[in-house]
Amino acid sequence: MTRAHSRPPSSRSGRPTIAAVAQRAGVSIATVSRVVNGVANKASAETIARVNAAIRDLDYRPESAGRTLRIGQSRLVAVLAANLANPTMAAIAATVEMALRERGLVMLLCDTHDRPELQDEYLLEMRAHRAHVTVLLGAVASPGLDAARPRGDRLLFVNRLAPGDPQAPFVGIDNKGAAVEVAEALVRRVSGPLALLHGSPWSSATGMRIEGFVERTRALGRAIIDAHIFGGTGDHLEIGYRGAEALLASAPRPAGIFCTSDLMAYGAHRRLSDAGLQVPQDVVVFGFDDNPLNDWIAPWLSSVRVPYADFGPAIADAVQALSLDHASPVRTILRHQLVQR
Amino acid sequence: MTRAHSRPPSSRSGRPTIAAVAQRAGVSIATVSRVVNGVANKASAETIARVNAAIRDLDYRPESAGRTLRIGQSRLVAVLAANLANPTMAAIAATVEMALRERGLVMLLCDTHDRPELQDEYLLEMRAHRAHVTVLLGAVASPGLDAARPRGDRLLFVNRLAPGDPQAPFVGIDNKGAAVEVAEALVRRVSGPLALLHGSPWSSATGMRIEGFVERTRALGRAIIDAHIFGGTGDHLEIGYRGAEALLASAPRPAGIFCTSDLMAYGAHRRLSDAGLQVPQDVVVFGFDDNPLNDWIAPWLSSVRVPYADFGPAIADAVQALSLDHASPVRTILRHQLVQR
DNA sequence: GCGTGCGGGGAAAACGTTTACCTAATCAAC
DNA sequence: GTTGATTAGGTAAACGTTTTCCCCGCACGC
Repeated sequence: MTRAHSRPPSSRSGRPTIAAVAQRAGVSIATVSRVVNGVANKASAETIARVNAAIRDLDYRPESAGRTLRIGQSRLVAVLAANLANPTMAAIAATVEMALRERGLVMLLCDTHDRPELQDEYLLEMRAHRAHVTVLLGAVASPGLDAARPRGDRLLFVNRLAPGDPQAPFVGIDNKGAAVEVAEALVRRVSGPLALLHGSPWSSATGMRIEGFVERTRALGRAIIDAHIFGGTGDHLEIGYRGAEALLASAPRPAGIFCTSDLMAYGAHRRLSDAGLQVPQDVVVFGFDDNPLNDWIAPWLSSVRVPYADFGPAIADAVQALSLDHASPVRTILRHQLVQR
Repeated sequence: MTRAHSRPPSSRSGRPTIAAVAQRAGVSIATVSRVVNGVANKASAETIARVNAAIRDLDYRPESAGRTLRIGQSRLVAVLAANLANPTMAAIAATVEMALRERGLVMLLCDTHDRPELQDEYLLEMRAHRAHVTVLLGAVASPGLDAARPRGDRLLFVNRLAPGDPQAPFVGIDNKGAAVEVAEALVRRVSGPLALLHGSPWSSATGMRIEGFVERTRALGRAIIDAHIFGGTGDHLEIGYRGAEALLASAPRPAGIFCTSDLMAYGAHRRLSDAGLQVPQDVVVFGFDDNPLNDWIAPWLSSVRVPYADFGPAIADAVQALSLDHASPVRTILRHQLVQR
C-alpha cells in the first residue's frame, strides 16, 4: 500500500486539478482560482507568473462541472433549431457558434424537428445543464415553453417570435416588410394573378410573410391564388411540390409564385421543371431565406436574403445582454435584402 | 407562516434539489438518487412510488453538474463537424443527435471549419466538459489530436480515418470502393478521357476516393485529366468552379467528371452552365455524398449516396461500445449506393 | 502614537450528486 | 436456534470549483 502524501497532487482521474496547480506553484487553491479568473488586486505579478507556469506545466484546464456547480451557471448556450436539414438554419447555427466562442461560450445545438414534445424535452434538458441562455431558432408553441418563462429561464427567440408573447427577446428580420417587397417585385416583373404557396401558418414568421404579401398584392390590384398545403408531413420540399402541382391545374396559370421558404421553392421548381416550364422565363419563383447555396445550385431562384452572417454576432450580443441585464428588452431586427435572379 | 426549518427544501437558486424531493417523500437523499437511477433491490415498491410522486410534484430533474462532478463523466457527446455548411454533414449531425437522445445522451455540436487550431481548442473544451465521447465528423491532423489519444480521451472518427492512426475507432463508408464504382459507371456512360476534380487530398476520405477512381480508370484504359485546385480558401464550391474552368480549356474536353464532393460538383455545374453546357447531356458529372437536397435541386447530378440516416444509430452504437469496453476495436463500414441521374 | 485602508493571500464552506459503508430486519436452510 | 444471504434504507464522504470571511503587514494621515 502506497503511503501517499497528505494529498495526491492530481485526482484519481489522472487529470490535474486546481489543487495540483496550487501545490506546484506553492500557493493556495484560492489564489489559483483568482489568477485563472483574473480577479484584480489579489495576487502579485510574481505569484501570477508562478501560477501560470504551473498551469502550463501541468496542462491544467478548469473542469466545467465544478465551476457550474458552484456558480449555478454553465458556459453552455443551448440552441434549439427547428430543422437542421434546412441549410439556412445550419448556416446560422455555424455563425452563432463562432460568435459565441469568441465570447467564451459554447454552443449546444439540438434539432427539435418542429415538434413540441421534443422542444419541451430539450428545454428541460438544457435547464438541467444550467444553460446560460436557451436560444430558440424557430420556436413552436408548447406547454414546456409556457412553463419555462415564468420559471425565469432565459430564452431568446430567433426568426420566429415567441408564441403568445410578442414582447419576448427576439432577433430576426422584418418578415412582413420583406414580403411586401416580394409582392412589389413580382407585380413589376409579371402580369396576371400571383400565387402564394405555403404550409400551415402557425409560426409568426410564416404568418407575417403571408400577411405582408397578401396585403400588398391586393393593394396593387392583383388577384392571389392561395395554394396552401396543410397537413401531411409538413416537409417544405413536399409542400412546394404539391403546391406547384395544384397551381399547374389552375387557370389562368400564375406567372409569379411566392413560396414562404426556399425549400418550398425547391419543391415547386422541381414540379415546374417536370412540367417543362422554365424558371424564371416561364414563371418567376420567389423563395425566402436565400440560403448560401442558392448562388450555386438555384440560380433560377429569387429570394429574400437573410443576413445569416450577421445572426451570429447579433445573437451572441443578445445572449450577453440577456445574462447581464435580465430586464433589458432585447429586440434586434436585421436587414434583409431582395435578391432577384 | 414559514417556520425556518433546519434546511430549506429547495436551494436558494429556486430549483428543487434532491434534498427537497427526499424531504417531501420522507426518505433520505440516497434513496431518491437510487430511485432516480433505477438501482435494483434498494427500495420497496411503495417507496419508489412515493419518491416518484414527489419528483412529479416538485418538477424535479437532477442537475447534470452535480452528477458529472461525482461520476467524472457527463452525458454530453461532443461532435466536432468539419463544416456545417455542408448539407450532408448537417444531415448526419441531425440523425446522430436523435439516435443519441434515444440512448439518454446529449449532442454537443461544433464546427471546426477544418481548422486544426479550432479543432484543438474544442478537444480541450470537450475534455473540460468531461464529454462521454468525442466524435470527429471529419477530423484534421493537429497537435491536440495527437495529444488526446495517449491521454485516454475517447475518440470516434467518422468519415475520415484518424490522421496517422488507421486503427482508431471509425464509422464511415468504403470510399475507395465507391470511387471504383464511379469510375466504372463513367466509363460505361461516356467515351474519351475522364476528369478528376479535387482539392488537397489531406483527408483519408478524399485520398481514397482519388485512389479508387484513378486506379480503376487507368485499369480500364482511360486517360485521366487531373484538375486539382490546391490552396485558396479551400471552399469546395469554389474549387469546383475553378476546376471546371480549367477543364473547359483542355482539349479534348472530357465528357465525364468526378468531383470528390457534391459541393464541388455544384461549383463545377455552375461553371459548365455558364458555358452553355448541359448536364448530363453534354457532360456527365459525378459528385460524392448525394446530400438529401439533390433529388430536388440537383436532378442533373450523379453521386454516391452515403446512408446518412444510418449514421446516427451506427455512431450512437459505437459511442456506447466505446464507453463500455474501451478495448473493443470499433469499425463500422456502412453501405453506400450509386445514384445515377 | 493610533486608526484606516489596501495589497496579498489562506481556510473553509458551499454547490448537488452518487456511492461505499453500515445497520436492521426478514427469511430460508440447516 | 444459529447462520447467512438478501432486501431496504440511512450517513457521510467525496467530486472540483468559487467566494466569503479572515489575517497580516505596510503605508498614510493625523
